[in-house]
Amino acid sequence: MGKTTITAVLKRAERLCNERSVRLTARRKAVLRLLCESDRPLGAYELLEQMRGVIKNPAPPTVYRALDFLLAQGLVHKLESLHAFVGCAHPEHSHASQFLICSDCGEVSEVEDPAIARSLQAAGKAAGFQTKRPVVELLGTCAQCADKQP
Amino acid sequence: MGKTTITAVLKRAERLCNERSVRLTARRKAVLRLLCESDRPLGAYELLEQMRGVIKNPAPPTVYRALDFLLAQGLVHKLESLHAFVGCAHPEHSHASQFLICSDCGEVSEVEDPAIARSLQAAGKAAGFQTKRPVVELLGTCAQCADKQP
DNA sequence: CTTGTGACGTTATACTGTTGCAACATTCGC
DNA sequence: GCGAATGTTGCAACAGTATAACGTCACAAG
Repeated sequence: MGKTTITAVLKRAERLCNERSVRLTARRKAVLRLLCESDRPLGAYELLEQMRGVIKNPAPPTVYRALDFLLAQGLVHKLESLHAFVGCAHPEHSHASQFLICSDCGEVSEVEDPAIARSLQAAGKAAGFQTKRPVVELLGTCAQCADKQP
Repeated sequence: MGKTTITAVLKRAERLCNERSVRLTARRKAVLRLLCESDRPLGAYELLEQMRGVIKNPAPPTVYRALDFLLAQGLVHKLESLHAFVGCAHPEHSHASQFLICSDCGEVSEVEDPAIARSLQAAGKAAGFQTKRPVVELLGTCAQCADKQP
């Protein structure tokens, strides 16, 4: 995420949390910032390592609690297939995003495809199923890596 | 899975492995059978426990290796959001299935919705992305549980 | 025969995530 | 202000998930 984008996202996060009357504390903000600054998903223990530079003596619950909060507020996403987390670039929208995950370079791009959302919703409805959290992660090869290895 | 279905699935698994010249050994078959017999997804360590009744002294690698094999052959699926595994009811088809996972009762149903597959494929293509393994898991409430709690 | 390959045993360890309790802070009603 | 209720954090231990490393064995190809 670009530097200006990061500050924008953090500002938006603050505003959202104010509106919702929940507290974006220093620890939580630090985790969000670290995720935004990273160009790839970070595991909880990677975050933990990087937190050492920010707060004094972080333990696993420190980062997991912050992540729980940020997930609940839709400010970050969890990539189930990687056991890792990414900052959400557009936290205002719905929570129906999908992820393209390149197994070669580790690049992850978040997309919000209405056609996918529609088809998922239709399938759920057909089965009488109420979807609370859709997990859609496409593992494969991104365009750049596909070019490199023909 | 019903009893007759299980034997059918196991037979098909044997045939498939023969065709592919890979070996469906006793351990692998045992894991596949346990997964098919279960009415819900099983974690690796649950499988490990149940393996004690089948082979002598199973260790984690025993079950993980069997699972790796079965996954590679498309005979079982991994549910990333649950860290659990299920037997595949129709291993002949494509590997583009989706899962409806009820958070209340734990029931999981596997569906193969062509509309979803198409929309995923289209989204990947638009981004120049080659999907190798799609992970689509809808977490929510199944019809029965929704009825119980209005 | 011997050599290569795949399957398996065994031990240990790494990685991921949670529980439980005490201390502290913040908010809100009074 | 004061106190209770609620939410946040520190801390220690632990539970659950997955892999590494290395040796052995069986079997089939050369």
